[in-house]
Amino acid sequence: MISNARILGMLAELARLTALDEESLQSFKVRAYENAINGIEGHPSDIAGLGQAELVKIKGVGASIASKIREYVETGKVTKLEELAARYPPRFVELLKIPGLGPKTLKTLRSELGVEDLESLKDAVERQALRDLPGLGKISEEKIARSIERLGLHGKDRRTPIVEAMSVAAGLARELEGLPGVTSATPAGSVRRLAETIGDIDIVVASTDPLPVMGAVAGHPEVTEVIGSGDTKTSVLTRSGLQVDVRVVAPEQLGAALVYFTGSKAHNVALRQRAIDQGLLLSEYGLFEGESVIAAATEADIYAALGLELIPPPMRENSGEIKAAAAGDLPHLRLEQIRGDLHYHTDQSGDGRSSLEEMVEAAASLGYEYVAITDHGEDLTINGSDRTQMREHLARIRKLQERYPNLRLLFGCELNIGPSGTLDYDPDFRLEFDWCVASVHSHFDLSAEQQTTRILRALADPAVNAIGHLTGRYIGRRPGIELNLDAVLEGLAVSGVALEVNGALDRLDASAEVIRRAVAQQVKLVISTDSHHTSDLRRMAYGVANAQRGWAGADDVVNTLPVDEFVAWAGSRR
DNA sequence: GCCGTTTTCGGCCCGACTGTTTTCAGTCG
Repeated sequence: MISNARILGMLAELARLTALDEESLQSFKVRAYENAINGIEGHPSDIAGLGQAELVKIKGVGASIASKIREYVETGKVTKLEELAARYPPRFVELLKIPGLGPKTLKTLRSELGVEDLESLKDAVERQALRDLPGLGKISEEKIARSIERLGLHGKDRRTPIVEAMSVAAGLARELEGLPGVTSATPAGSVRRLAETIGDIDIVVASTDPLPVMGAVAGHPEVTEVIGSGDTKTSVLTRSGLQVDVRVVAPEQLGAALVYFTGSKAHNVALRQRAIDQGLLLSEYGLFEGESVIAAATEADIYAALGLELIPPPMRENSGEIKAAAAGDLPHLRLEQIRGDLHYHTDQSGDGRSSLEEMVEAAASLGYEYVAITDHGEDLTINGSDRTQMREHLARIRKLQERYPNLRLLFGCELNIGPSGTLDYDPDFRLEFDWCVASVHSHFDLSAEQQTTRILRALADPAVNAIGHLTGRYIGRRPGIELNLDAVLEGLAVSGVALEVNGALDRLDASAEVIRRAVAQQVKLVISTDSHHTSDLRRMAYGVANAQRGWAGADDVVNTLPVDEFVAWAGSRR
């Protein structure tokens, strides 16, 4: 069976080559392919098995694209794509990735200078042949030379894991907020949507005085190059190679600017189309009817004026959220609804860095009703605790409980799932815990079949309440384990074991895509921080955002339950 | 190439910045 990912790859290639052929990245045909990609990405199951009639029901897929998909599934290739590929070989196409080079310029370079690949482009640049072409000049030539030098062929698709981008974005936003005239500075774009990887950082600044902001950004010590700087917008490259775009808007237009710069692009296009359908115009400056402003100050105003509920940023991917918001069918989940943290280490674990007392105090200060203290079990020999140590740990927890009448302390454990699905301790000892999360920490390279069996065996144990960080991935560093996801979700749904939404930004595991499928199959979720230090507790906001991104509502999330209901649920399998 | 509580044909989001020009094309988001 051909995966959706491969079909999406085929369509993306078709879009790229068509853009070259039509000399425009936004020709109608190119956008049609992109719309089809968007529609298929939102499709919950494999589409290789669908016939022509079913395919055209997918939003953005018409007769022509549907038959290309059928051709691809049946023969492994697409005639139209083969024809285009013959005219635009991969070594030529990849030049599109160089910043500053678009389809028009590339076509000119090819016809006028015989540029066919990176080699011949470098050669032409060295000969200073670009500066004499129509529409180009010395400056353009030098810019292209710098782009090649600095980023080579990875310029436009260079992606940064969100954990890195988030800290840069939040840090810079804080600094800009301190400038005179600035009322707010907010990271927008894919950082705000909590995408797993980030192309560049967008920061929206509300200020009555743009100039000092432009100056502060261009002159920032972390900045190595100013890509562009105008009256209200400055783009720079940081030392770590991240591109940062800062845009200043008037405070009364902040809502419109946030909508626009948060995106996604596909969401914006759909939103603007909705505005047009209502006889309005939406831009980053506001929602207008003719000359008059209908809404601009807050995002809620804009969405309301378009007849929509406020859509949380993580859901803004044009995957059905506008339709749901219009019908009042959006799932609702807010950080304030979370009543407890259920994956949570102290220095009882070898890798924990805060004491039991510090961790419990931190949870209490957040107003939680319950926490599960889940230090590692004995199978993780370096980080874990044996039976005796765990019983002593329990005694300390019960003692500490006396000081916290309004915070229920659950004696928990993060069990290690061995390569064949075995767990720490013995069945009776495991049942002494109030709460167990079971997770994979090693043997990441077994087959999908072995991994699936492993997880299914673990979740069959009556002590297990949740499966922690399902795939074990670290975004951008380590891929997750291979799984038969349908089988695992089925196992979770049947057993009543919850799927953890891990709020650690370098994990975001389960992924939003997995969460959305889990929600559709009525799998219960727990949102947890996997904290190893008191400062990690704030990750709950990321966990909630990722759950939103996976269309989870409060009803799907077990740790929105009041303490008594939660404890009853946790004990129900034992 | 797709789509339709204005349309089965005629539309398809909107604007900043740059470098090239002297009113605009290309790129990018």
